[in-house]
Amino acid sequence: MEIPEQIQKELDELGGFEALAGRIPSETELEEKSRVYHALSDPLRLTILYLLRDQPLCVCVINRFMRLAGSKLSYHLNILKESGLIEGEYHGNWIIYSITDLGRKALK
Amino acid sequence: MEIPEQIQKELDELGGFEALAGRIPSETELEEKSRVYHALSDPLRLTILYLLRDQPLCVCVINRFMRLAGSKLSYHLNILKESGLIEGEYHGNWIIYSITDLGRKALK
DNA sequence: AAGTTAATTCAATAAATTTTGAATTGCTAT
DNA sequence: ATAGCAATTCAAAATTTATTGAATTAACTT
Repeated sequence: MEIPEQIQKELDELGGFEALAGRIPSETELEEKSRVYHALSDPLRLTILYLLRDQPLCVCVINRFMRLAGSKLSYHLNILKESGLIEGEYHGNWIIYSITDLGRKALK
Repeated sequence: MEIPEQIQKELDELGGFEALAGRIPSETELEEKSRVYHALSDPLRLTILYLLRDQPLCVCVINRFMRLAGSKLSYHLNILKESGLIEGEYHGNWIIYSITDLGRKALK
């Protein structure tokens, strides 16, 4: 015997082994999804996301809360930005970060 | 000047800096969340999750699809299991893995 | 209890991510 | 154009995560 009987049966009912492939997203989609999940996979980054949930904040306020080395905070902000969960833009001397729709959705 | 005016104003309207803390989940919650997100942050692991979405499968069928070194597949199965996204149990000679409610929710 | 198949565990190595501190960039004001 | 503050970038070091192949465990069969 090679595959448990029950499993083989269920597999057949759903179109057999070949049909399995059709239900898996493309390599590109999987990579994009995992990039977003990776961005969410760190307590510091989740904290930043929660901080931004109710209002945009400058890096200075974020860090008054987080108390990290500036370069460290930048590193994590960049990962969140690259994955599309937040966005930031200069206003005068400061960069103001806001959560995106994708970011908000992730916190639901 | 220390904080941009507009940011300070919005912050005050929402209860000031102190109130920010109250909106952040506890350290424990953040760690648990990031553990789940970490489990989801890899294309191989996402593939496994999608494979299990419609029916439980033995490791042998999963790997007929994935074609990985057995130890490598086990490693990733274990991460999914530890984070509560899948569960597995022996049936005869085989271990049958199924997606959990949490896992299913993650694929929505 | 010895043999067989399925799958996991382990220890070593390889690869990717994170942290750190110094140097730099972007913007404003003098 | 220079000075000053906010924030980022960079390269090196530290840490974590993933891969590999060999050894082991678990369950079944004879």
